Amino acid sequence: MTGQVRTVDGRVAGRRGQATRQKLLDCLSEMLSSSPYRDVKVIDVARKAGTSPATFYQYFPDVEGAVLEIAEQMATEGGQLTALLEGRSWVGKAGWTTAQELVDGFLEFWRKNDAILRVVDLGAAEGDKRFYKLRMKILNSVNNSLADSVAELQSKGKVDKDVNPAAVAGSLVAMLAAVASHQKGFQTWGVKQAELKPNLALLVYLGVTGKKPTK
Amino acid sequence: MTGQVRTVDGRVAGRRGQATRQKLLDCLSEMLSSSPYRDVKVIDVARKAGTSPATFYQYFPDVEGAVLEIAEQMATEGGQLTALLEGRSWVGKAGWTTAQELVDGFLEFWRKNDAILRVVDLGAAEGDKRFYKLRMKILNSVNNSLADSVAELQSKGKVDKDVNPAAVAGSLVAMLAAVASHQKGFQTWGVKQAELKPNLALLVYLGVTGKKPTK
DNA sequence: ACTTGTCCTGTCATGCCGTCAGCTTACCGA
DNA sequence: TCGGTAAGCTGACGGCATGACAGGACAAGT
Repeated sequence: MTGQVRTVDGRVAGRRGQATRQKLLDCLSEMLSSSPYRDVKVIDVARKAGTSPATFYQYFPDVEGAVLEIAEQMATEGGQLTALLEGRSWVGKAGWTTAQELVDGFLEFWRKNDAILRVVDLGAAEGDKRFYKLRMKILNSVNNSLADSVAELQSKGKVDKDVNPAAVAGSLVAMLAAVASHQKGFQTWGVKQAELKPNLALLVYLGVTGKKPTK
Repeated sequence: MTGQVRTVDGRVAGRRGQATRQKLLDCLSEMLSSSPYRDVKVIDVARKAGTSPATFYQYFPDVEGAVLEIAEQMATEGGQLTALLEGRSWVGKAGWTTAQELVDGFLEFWRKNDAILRVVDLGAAEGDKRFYKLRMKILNSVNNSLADSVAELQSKGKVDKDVNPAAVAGSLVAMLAAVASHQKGFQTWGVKQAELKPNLALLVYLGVTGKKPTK
């Protein structure tokens, strides 16, 4: 699965090549954090990496191609998000803890990768299948786990029959992602970061179980 | 308040000028629906409008400036969203209807303006204050109404004291916006449009009132 | 030192950006 | 009817990013 890294013209990249390639990715990543996606130019990335634009095009077809690469790396890291839900209970006090830790872990992951996640989100919303699949890959682990939890509670009769587990799980995950993207925005509404988390956890808990948490 | 429309170099625009200006906006709007924001070029917009790039720059400082203009128009229309909540009740069956109609109206508005809203969302997430204010302007009406509703229920003791109305309202609105942006995405999770709405309404109702709806 | 294959860059054609001077068109008062 | 004035538009241009190529620099093994 770890296919050799190749240049655009088909050569296999050696140690040095991979290093510059990675440096370009790092610099691009950094630029995405500091300037609008639309204004990121190949020449700037190359300059920042202490190399020439031609070198950039040796490793990536275009900016978008490089972004996909970064996003791919992040997506595999994002698999860790599954751990936030694996084997967790949604019953009683434990359930409330699960909700809290899910929110915590999710926001943290988003905060760490916000620049690249913004671009992935945009690409997906614009209908680009590659970005779309990537977004799925990141969210799927959390989404599936949540949907399973809801379905299980439903089979035990603890959740109404007419609830669609996938729809609820997807909506909750979308909420987490959206809130994470606009964390700063909440400050203008007079909501502090610390207050936000428990309220988000409450919404998640309510959505999954259908009732108020026992704290 | 209806200040005269002016060109970049300060002249007041007459009938013909305003028509061209509007045509440029319309074409840009259309282009945003059909191609990625990053790839929208001034020259393409101008060609589509049957004019020259120089004309574009007579009315707008750059693409972003024109986008802001379109978004501004949309934001004022978005004031209608307030109507979805004004004077509505969150108690009993009426509450469930309120939730349903809110979801319906919100999704419809987003579907209609998805292209421009994507760009506004990106701009806001990237920290651009102008886009950020615009996003607020659109969401504020809904957000404030929701927050008020929660606060009112809270004062009557129907909602826990430790709930932060602004945080809950903001999160729910963010959820609605996010789900609307990625409506197509839910199909891949096997969720149909028609199934999505009631489940969203359920989450909204749960979030606002803290208990299951009586249908 | 020589060979081999990787790695980088100088350079170039192309195309978009953003600006300006200058031409055309519409309006208006005399 | 006739200028005069301001609005409206565009051709053309310097500047810069893009993307392709060929050839030179470099490291590693012999």
